[in-house]
Amino acid sequence: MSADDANENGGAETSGLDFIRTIIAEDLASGKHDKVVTRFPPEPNGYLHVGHAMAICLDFGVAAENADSRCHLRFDDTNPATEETEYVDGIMEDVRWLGFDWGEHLHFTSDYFETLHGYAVSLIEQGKAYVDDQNAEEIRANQGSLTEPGTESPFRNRSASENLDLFARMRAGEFDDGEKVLRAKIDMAASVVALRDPILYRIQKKAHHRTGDAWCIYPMYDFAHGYSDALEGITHSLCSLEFQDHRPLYDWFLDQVETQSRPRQIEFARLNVSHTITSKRALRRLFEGGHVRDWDDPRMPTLAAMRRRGYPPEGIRAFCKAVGVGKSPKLIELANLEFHVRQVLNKEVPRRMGVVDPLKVVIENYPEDQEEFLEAINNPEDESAGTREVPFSREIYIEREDFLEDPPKKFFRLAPGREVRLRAAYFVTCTEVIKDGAGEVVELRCTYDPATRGGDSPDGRKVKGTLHWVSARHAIGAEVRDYETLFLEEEPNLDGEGGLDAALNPSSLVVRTGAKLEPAFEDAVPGERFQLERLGYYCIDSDSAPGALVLNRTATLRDTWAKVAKGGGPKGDNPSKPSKKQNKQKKQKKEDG
RNA sequence: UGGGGCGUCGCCAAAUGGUAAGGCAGCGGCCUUUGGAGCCGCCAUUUGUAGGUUCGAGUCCUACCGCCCCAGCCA
Repeated sequence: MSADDANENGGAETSGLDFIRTIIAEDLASGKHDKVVTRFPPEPNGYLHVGHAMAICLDFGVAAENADSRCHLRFDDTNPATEETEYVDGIMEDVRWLGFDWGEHLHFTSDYFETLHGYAVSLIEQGKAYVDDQNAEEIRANQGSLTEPGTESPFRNRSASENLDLFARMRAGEFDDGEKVLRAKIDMAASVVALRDPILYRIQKKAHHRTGDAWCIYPMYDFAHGYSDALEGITHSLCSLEFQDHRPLYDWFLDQVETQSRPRQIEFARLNVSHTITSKRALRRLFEGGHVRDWDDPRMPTLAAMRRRGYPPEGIRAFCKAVGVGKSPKLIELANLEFHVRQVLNKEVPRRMGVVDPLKVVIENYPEDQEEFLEAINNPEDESAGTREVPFSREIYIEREDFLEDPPKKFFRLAPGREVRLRAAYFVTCTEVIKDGAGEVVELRCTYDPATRGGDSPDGRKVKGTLHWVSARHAIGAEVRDYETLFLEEEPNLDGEGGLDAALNPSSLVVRTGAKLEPAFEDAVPGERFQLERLGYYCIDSDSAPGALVLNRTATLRDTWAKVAKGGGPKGDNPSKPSKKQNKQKKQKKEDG
């Protein structure tokens, strides 16, 4: 849809659009704007996470959807105490990886320091800002409370010339950190706390990652943000809900000086995903407490971690799109994110075989010195992915959990006397179980049916189970890292009983050092993604070294057997499985309660 | 007890006064050389609650209830 189309009916076609896109469509239709300019404004003091992904998709998405529009990447770098170039680089990499491009429009709030300073001077000249000598505690004490108004600073009514002089001396470095601040003169009795004479500038004698020692006074967010938006010609300044209270302030600043454009702030609910946390403080605790290995530990909710884990950016974008934009608080189930990740991976990623917990199988009627190459389909979802050759020989590995000596009813895998299919290979029948002194199964003996080469029986004999396998002689050893959620609860409480330790999932990382992979993995490089058939999607980790592959499990496959097995107890039957009718009754009961 | 926001299925979400879309999850079935994928079906007599207006209300009005955010010289 274009703005022109919308104009023809005198209004915008907004059905199905979220509230922000509706506002934008209307602004375009009414002629208030002829293009959309948005910005994504991260502070370079940490890594981007899932929550940011949704803001990025919104900011850049809305620009991409409209003609002549654009989205700026602006680093909101007004606090040298916490900001570093390392984060600037990381954030740029993450945004690019997610699939967005800011073109020429890479900006920094620090680029506007001189202009911003000019606006502050103008406020002082107008009598709308003053230098306050109170210290931090005094300012806090005079701020009032949520229900009581604040009290005015004794320095509130200094003359403009005195304020100008003081502010100049602040800039010149004559005062120490915290000795003086510049405040707006608004209303100490405002019910919106943000309006009670907010601080515009504070003294911080610290080097800034871009401006170095040029400044020792730095602007605060509220003062800097709207002006930066105006300076860049931002039309719609999208931010999260917690800034809603600040909107009157955003507008107030813009009202006080002449700017070349008038941006509008619109707030939306930030995105949260179950079983994870995204606060910078919590992320830092995980990292510094050694609970994760790094900022891009695949269990982290950071984009860097998701990249390392193997999440495709298209999947994350699809997820954000599906979740939508609104103002009601969102806590999205992880399953929803995983669905979109799997959906992309299923279509795009080549299949391979690998055994994560190997059990040796000897095929007794297969000649000792023989080997052959069997053709296997690379991706049943994508014919163009072609086929590959997989070596087969007398000794193979199968997954330990694919064999049970005393199988429950619906267990379609290997058991004594039972015949199964080896994927892309042959039917095999288990003839003997070999155990060690402790009674643990250490090896299986099988026979194969040469007539079933490729996996079909000429006599039409059916087999229920298909197992993945790897030829022992040809196998590549690897380390496989299986991940579960970092936290046990949907909404982890790091400060509850037992603290962080109690909130963490003890099996968030399971390392399998003895995995065996088919030789097609020979040339695999870090970042490459595969599906290990019947197990899940995996990505080659950056910890890999030549001859020492490390695989991250991106996501498991949907596993209906796991559900049956779990729900039905050790024998796999589930007599208490509720019928549809019972389900309905259950639901009814719930509603009544 | 100040101010700002939000309440439609387990989780998201559409519906703009005309008789509750869709996705995820779940459940049943079909199909299957991945217990994957795919396909089919089921899953809100009702929108936080109570009143009211209207021929008609998730949408309008009133009152109440619940949840989130705000008292950094952070953003």
